[in-house]
Amino acid sequence: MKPPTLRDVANMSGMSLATVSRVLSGSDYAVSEPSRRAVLSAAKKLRYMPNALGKSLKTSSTREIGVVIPNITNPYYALLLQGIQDAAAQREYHILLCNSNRDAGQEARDIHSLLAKRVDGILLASISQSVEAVQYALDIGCTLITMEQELPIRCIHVGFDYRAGSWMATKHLIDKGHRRIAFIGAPPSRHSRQQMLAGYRQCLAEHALPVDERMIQLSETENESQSIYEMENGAACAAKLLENQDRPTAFVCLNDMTAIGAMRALSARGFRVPQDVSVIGFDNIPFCEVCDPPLTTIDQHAYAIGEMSTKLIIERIENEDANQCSLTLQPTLVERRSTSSPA
Amino acid sequence: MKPPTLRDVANMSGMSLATVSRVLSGSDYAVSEPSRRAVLSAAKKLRYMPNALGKSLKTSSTREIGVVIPNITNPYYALLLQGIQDAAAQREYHILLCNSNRDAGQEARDIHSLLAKRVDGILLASISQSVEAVQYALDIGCTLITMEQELPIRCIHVGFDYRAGSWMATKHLIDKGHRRIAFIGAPPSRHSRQQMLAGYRQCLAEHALPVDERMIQLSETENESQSIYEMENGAACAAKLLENQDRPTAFVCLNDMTAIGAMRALSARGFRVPQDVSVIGFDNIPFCEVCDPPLTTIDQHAYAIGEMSTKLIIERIENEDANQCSLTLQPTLVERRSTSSPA
DNA sequence: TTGTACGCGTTATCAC
DNA sequence: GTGATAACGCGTACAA
Repeated sequence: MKPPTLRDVANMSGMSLATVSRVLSGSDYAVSEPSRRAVLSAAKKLRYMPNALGKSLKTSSTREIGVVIPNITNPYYALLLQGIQDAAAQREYHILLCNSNRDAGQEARDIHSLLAKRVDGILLASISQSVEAVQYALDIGCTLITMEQELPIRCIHVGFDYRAGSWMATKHLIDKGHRRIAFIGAPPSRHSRQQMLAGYRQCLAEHALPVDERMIQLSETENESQSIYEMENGAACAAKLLENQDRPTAFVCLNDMTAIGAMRALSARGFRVPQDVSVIGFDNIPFCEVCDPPLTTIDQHAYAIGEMSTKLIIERIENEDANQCSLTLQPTLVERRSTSSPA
Repeated sequence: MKPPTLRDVANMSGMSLATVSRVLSGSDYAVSEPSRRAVLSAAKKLRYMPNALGKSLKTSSTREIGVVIPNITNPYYALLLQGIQDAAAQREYHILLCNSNRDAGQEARDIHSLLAKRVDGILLASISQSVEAVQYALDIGCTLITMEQELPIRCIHVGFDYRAGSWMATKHLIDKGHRRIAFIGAPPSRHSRQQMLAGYRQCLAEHALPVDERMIQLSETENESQSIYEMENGAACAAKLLENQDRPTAFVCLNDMTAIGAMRALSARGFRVPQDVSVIGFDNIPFCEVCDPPLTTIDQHAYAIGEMSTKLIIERIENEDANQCSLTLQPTLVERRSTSSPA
């Protein structure tokens, strides 16, 4: 019933615990061929499987990486996690997954649990700006990398240039010939959103286009970052913009779901995308290529962020004094069919 | 640098290891109030955090549940995982996540890793029919529950009644007055798909409708269960069906992405959904309420499956001889706007 | 080349 | 009420 231990293998093979361990743990310690075979055969017979707890306790290494993200249901985080998983699996690390559910308290508790489990490292996509738990992790020598959202603390960070992203989106529309370009979003409560708004403004300014504040439509309330709410918000904001006297000919959207909502509102009112109004999203979730029309968007490289973060943290775990640096991924424009020149 | 241990707390507080453990592990063993306070204050000062490895080694309980699923990027599994997470968090269990990437070998390796880590239980959404690894897990006394796909082995299982699901979908269309109802899908290589086809056939038969084999369109090749392929397949199958002399007035689809692809093909050819052709999906992924028109579908209760499996496995872990049973969730029809009576 | 013995951090059993 | 001490399963320094 209970899994066999090293001792069981030792007894069965007639070898000592030490010898058995040396063979089975893949140590390069010299063991005679007959002994080795005896051990191996006994192990196989017993279907021996090393107990990672004992091993970890001894070596203080778990080959586990703790991951804290707000919500796997969000396709952005699903992609991020996929990147993490793939990179981790390749190096034979395992993932201890925590879902903060956008709750700062839960996030802090998760970090503590992970530390208690002595994970080798923590990958954190934080939704709070509170640093306590993170600081503690760093203090006791746990390597921790923040992804996406940056924290006011000295710590390796793999981020994304939101400002450049919305700048690029705006530029794309300007290049197509648009002049009345609206921005649809949510309150600038997060740093990333402030950056996006800034990038939009900057790009207009650089092209000597006036920033009309009525062209900036943000939801009053924080939407729950649930697809359905984001979409409804996109629709609502678009609807308002269409009431304007000189309505915009193009929308820059906070994210893809918002853009899809906007497109829905547009077509419901008889506007065609992109002939009448161009729409550009932000994220590049898998659904973009599948909506109608396929959505032009800014790729946030969620998968790459997960992948790079993981490679970075493993590097750091295995080589304490590798020189490490934060990095910021740059956006990419993915042009599909929701944008074109204005009529 | 290294986290403090029980011994550190003992030294600082002047108490013995035993006493410290009794206080800090929340044992109900009697400890005098002064001692308790001394321990607590020392622990706080040192920011003591119990080492779960030591604890687990001693108690042979990790409060970890291993989860093996094919692919988190798939919204169905994302939802399943969310259900698992929520239920686990509520009971303070943690999730060790493995992504089999639809690779049977990887799946077996994952199970072995999880066993080595001495997880308290394993939740498996298998893609293979190979039983070896699962059998081993069961042999050494690890509680394991299979979700979705059933395995040829005696083992607790939380499943879904696929046959009833497609029966229900077909019935819905018949009730609306449809008589020429097509089925769009993929090869019946998996048990669930065979069941779906059977449900469709059975329902037609029960209503004295002939089963026209030309009305059953399956992709020749196994599509990779990637959204984009499923959608293309849906579109391709729909296109073929529309060439028929007496084309169908309604489609039952293998899953939601296939249905969306079918709708796309329909509208590209000038057919309106649902006025000209009704379409019903299967899964109820979040995107259904967001497509155009919102997709009528069969809810597979992915979240509930995850949630129930987790509750079940925790029950089993904590109460060895609780009497346990497998269970099969029943489908629910979610009527939106992609189905109506034929013209 | 092999074996003995200790320690990783914890809980639990037994004396006192 | 408290404190030694023996496990849990493993790796490894040291002795043989």
